[in-house]
Amino acid sequence: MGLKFTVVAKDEGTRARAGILHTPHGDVETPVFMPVGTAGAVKAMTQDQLEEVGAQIILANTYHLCMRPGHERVREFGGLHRFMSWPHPILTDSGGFQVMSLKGLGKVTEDGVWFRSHLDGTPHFFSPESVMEFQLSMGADIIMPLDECVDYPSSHETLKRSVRLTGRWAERSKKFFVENAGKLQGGDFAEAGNPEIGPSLFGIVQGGTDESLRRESALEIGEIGFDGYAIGGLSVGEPKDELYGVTEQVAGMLPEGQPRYLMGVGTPEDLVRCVALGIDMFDCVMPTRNARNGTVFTREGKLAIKSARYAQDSGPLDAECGCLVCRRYSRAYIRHLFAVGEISASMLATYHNLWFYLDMMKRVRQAIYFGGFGNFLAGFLAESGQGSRSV
RNA sequence: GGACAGGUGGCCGAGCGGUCAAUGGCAGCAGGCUGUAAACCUGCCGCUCCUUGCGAGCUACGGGGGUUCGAAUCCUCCCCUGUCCA
Repeated sequence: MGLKFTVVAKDEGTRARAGILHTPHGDVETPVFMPVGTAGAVKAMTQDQLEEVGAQIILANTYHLCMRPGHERVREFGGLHRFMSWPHPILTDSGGFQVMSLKGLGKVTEDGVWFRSHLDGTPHFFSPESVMEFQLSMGADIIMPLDECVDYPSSHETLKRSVRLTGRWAERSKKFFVENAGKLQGGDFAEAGNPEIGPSLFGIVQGGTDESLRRESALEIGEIGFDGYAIGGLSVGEPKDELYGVTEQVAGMLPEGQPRYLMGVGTPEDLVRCVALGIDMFDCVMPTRNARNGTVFTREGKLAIKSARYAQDSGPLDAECGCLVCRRYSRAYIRHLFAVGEISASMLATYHNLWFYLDMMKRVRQAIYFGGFGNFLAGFLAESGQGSRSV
């Protein structure tokens, strides 16, 4: 298996740690936030801009890439990195989240998931094995097994069934990966930065907010053995204390020496709090989607930039932000761009939000390196007004 | 000067006797977005009041007058706009 993970610093007062994730396409400093580029594109951003804002690794999605342009085409092109001209690490998600988000179009069976394409209605079958093959052939650095992500709230029976199914699928995924990774490997690994490292496979813990099912899932997934461990099925509508509680519980059960990935989370506050619980990796559509919808993140909380109260505001989105958008453009102008429907509104807001997230994670890492994470956490929560105040 | 067609809430535009404070769309305002079917979605959008309710009152479908139990809707005169003919 691929990936190596080196823990380089641990916080004394919390479970936070800083480390380095060694992947074929380079090293990633953790804790890390991974911008979401579902269809092989972080919406409203160019790859140059992703590098500018400090993205180390991005996420893409198996289901969406299989719909368009198709994993075969990506493979023929030389892999996803070459296709999208992104030479840095890529993690691909399996499509497990689409089991939930596209549930009206999907049908889960023991063998896998049938999806009717959300684009043209054609049926597509995803099995644990085929999902491994698709991700390997596209040349992703970190791949995820097919899992079943369920809604909140779900009944105990539903959760139990999804945990057990996800466990059986994890077993199949691991087996297939071990037996076939070498021969199915696509992409441009030969010319990647760390050619000696192969792709890696993470396991996904499910179980909703049920403590006993989470324990069962964590034990089972850990027993199978993966390069890293993800906590799935959270931030699907559960209360915050459940999010933090489950994260704390599961993170505490996962191996110390391997990366922990909290899937789909979250707000700036969620990230900082969950770093304190021992999480190393995050992804979330929030900074990019909210940006396009007119919400920007600042050190003082969320800001609805479309609001009339910024029509004459000559200040930057965030007074303390060093990003190019904040150095050049006013709130009034960006609000105007939203008002007139300019595409640059989405671009500038996305650039700022990703900068904000990635800069925050950089400061988190610094704090862990230099022993000030406890203070950072306290200061962050005080400053952000629990992360939800509007300014 | 004549013949048609029209004048509806900030704008466009339905309605053509009661269930109309009046469908839609746009603009405006507010809110929501957590492994992206999302540059999306939801709510509000005449005025006032309150026990915030399929609430009450007021004002409103160019203007005046009329028919009718009841008119944005029918009649009549006037004003205005567009197209065509002189």
